[in-house]
Amino acid sequence: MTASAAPEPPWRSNAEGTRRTPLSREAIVDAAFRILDREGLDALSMRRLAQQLGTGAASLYWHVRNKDELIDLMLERAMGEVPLPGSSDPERWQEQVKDFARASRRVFATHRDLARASLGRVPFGPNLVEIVERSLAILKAGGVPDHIAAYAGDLLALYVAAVSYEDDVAGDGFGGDWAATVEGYLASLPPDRFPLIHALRSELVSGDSESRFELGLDVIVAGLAAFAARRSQDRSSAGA
Amino acid sequence: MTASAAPEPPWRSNAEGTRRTPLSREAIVDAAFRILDREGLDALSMRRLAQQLGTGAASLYWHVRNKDELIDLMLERAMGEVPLPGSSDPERWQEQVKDFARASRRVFATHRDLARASLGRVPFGPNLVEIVERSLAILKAGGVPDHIAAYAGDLLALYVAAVSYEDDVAGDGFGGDWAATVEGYLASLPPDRFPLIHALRSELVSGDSESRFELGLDVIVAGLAAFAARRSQDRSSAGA
DNA sequence: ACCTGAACACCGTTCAAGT
DNA sequence: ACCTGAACACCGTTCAAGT
Repeated sequence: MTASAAPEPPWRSNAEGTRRTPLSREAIVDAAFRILDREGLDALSMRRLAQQLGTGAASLYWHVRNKDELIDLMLERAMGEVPLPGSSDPERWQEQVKDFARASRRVFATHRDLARASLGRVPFGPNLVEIVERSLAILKAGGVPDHIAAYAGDLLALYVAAVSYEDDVAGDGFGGDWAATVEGYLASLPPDRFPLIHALRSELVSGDSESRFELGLDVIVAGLAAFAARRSQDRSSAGA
Repeated sequence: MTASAAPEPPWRSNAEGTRRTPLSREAIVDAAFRILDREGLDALSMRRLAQQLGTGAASLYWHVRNKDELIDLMLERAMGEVPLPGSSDPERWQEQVKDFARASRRVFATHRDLARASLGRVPFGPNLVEIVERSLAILKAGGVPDHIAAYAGDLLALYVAAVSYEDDVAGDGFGGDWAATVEGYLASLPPDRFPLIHALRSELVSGDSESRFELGLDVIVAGLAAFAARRSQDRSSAGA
């Protein structure tokens, strides 16, 4: 049952403290993801990463300018994991936008804390550029005006990253009892001063992150659709 | 012209290294904001903060559980700086929602890096609760259905914080040349493979953060309005 | 009750030196 | 060209001891 003759799988090639592969950007990013995915962003230090690769931290700096650049590299690689949406279909553009946002969220979900690392960065590189091109095609096919379409990608990326961030953090601290704790606090407020909070108390806190994510997606896409509709109205009234 | 007889303004009462005030949560949060506003989140360490207050880091831990709680306290105080919207006016609800988002963004702008510190936290406390109650009133007056209204606050808060985060980061690194650098990269892409990026190249990058913020606000509020319209349609067709 | 110094177990990055 | 050990200047938090 042992397979001592078979080669080690590549993702195990850098067992703690034993380095077989020579250092390279690729190998460093590989190892960084192994730490990130399993232990989260706080565990990802240059020293810990070096240890994982069987070296000292200083060695990493030959291949990578600093930790900031390392995270940019990780982000660029993760962008490559987002499946590109198929060819754009004007009839289904809203669903295509949503599917794409869902796929992005899935990538964030598989790399713990990646969303936190991504916020405030715009990792414009080969992979992101591909994504942007396809997204613009979908939005234009849907009739979203240019200046809105150009910003819609930012808006959706912001939304997906922020929600994913919250998902990561929710997993960390308070278990599932956080919602109950907050709802308890809301329930304790004087109903005469906070009537709406009281009435909507459970809706304010309830719902898995999945359905809350979908709600926001609904709102954003409805907003984009409103602009698309306005444009097509302008068109028909202008006769062009 | 000197005013040596006048008392020191409270915000200067803790000059570096000289402590007049006894330690307290309030004084600690005061000092923390002085560091944050001037030097940003990376400069805000427990040791640096203690030094600002003329003590050692260990002393802070009598008043504050840890750095995490300190940031929660800072956030709660900042929420108190957001001016509450006036009484809700059904005719102007969309503008009221936007004004409120703008006011929140202004608070983030005055406290450097506060947005970064806020992400992933829901600082439910006395000040936030006040804000939530008023926001719900505006949204309900506008006819936004309950389950959407309950999530809309989250969505808007997420958006404002994420944009403010980007504003903070943009101020840090690359000056104003970042947009030009990215646009140059986009321009260098093969036009046949990336026709839309080429066509929208300048729109993708251009615009001050102000007008980009307004665009996203337009989209989100239009989305909320779409749900409000749907509900009023349901109403009139149901005759209730 | 409140504050302190010293210690523990970490960080990112640099730099002279090695091969 | 690539890697290394040691050092610099930091972190958050704890803990026994002081007043």
